[in-house]
Amino acid sequence: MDLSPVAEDYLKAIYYLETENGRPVRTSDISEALDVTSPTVTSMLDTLDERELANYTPYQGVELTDRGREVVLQLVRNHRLLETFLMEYLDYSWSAVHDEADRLEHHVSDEFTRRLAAFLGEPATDPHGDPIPDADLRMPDESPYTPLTEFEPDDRVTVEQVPHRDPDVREYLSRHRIGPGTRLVVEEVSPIDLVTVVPSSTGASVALPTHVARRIGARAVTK
Amino acid sequence: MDLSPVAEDYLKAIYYLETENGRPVRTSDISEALDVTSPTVTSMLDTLDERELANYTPYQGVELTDRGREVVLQLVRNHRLLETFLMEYLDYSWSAVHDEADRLEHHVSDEFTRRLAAFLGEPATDPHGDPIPDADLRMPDESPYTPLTEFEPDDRVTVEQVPHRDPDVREYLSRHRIGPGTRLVVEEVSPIDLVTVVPSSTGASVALPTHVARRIGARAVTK
DNA sequence: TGAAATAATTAGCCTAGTCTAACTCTTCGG
DNA sequence: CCGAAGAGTTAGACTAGGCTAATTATTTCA
Repeated sequence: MDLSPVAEDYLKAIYYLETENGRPVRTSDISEALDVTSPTVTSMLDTLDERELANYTPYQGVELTDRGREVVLQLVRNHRLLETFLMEYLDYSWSAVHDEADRLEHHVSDEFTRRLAAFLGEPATDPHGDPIPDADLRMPDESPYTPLTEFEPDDRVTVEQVPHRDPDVREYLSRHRIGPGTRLVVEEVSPIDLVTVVPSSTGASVALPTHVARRIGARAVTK
Repeated sequence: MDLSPVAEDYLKAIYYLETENGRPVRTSDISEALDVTSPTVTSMLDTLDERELANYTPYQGVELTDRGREVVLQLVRNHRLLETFLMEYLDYSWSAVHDEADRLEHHVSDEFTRRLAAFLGEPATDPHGDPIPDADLRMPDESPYTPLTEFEPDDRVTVEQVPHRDPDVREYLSRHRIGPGTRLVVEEVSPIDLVTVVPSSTGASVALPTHVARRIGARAVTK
């Protein structure tokens, strides 16, 4: 194996694009996600295909092989355990952990991750509410949280899961005091791609585009 | 700044060679320490000189600038705090921490290190007994331990500081159960570059070449 | 002190990962 | 169903960090 952090980032990008977009991953998707030009992507896809980490058909798209998916799941495990440690023991804020974990995930050994998991008590989810793959890289069952888009006006909920990989989304939510544990009331779920909510801590109405609200997981407060 | 891990490793090597060998650091010293060929060293020395991290005079040798030394002290701080964390919280053995810390030291942010130091209680030394530079990169006073070579036969001592950067030395000491906290009796300090000691845990005599014994720091047990 | 031995540098090549410019598929609209 | 438009690939160049082979400094010692 012995993969460069750069190659690992391409595999991660393919992994997330596969699940998020639901369609074959195209060169331009990756080039946009990683902010590199498309010829650069093409040449890396050749490499990943050769190493049997991805199946790449020129002009047609790319998908991960089982081996490629394994590499990504180990990275996801590293990342989410690191985030848990950073928040619980080093007092990082939920919006600050991502960048640190994104760098370190490539450099910790499997041994480190095993020991860190034991130290943290083998957690099944990270502080953003995302599931942590176990030592055999099995992803726990889908999170039991409900997307914010599924609630009705006046529902009172607790936020359990927040999207945080996009720095702009992260900054916006953080600025409006929406994070794991936030209590809020759903104000409106509009068909024009907008959800408005009122965090109880601020009382100020916050507008969320549907693509963001859909990725906020919450639990109804049975008041 | 924004230095590659590779460039950082060259700076570290120069730092240690400066203090250990006491003479101007030569190309071949570095090439041996890092296991690269000498032309490779020459070209990196050009780069470091250009970046004002080292003063390099062709054919004459190289020494760190203040900026170069600062970079190294930050790495040393990262390294020793990481080792402390790995041993105290993740149950790594003293002989196993080095490699993990050596990789991670290049990738943790200053913010991470600040927070880790706070979490660990701002320790002044690491578990090998080596001093940890403070947040302003000042190295604490020299360690108060006495080199094993300064003791006399029959002296009873506790080991406080062990050399651990060389894997062979590390393996040897570890195999003979000599580590931080080990109690032992000095058997002989021979003029032919040999010190023999008897750890009380095993009772078996262990021979140490002077260059190793000189770097083992110990404290007399006032029995 | 001068030649041999040793150390260091220069020259030139390689790979990974990046870019721009130019060319070639695919796809979609008329 | 064919020709732009747009997406993707190929060609060729660049940088960092390696290497080997050849050349040049320095040092040592007879």
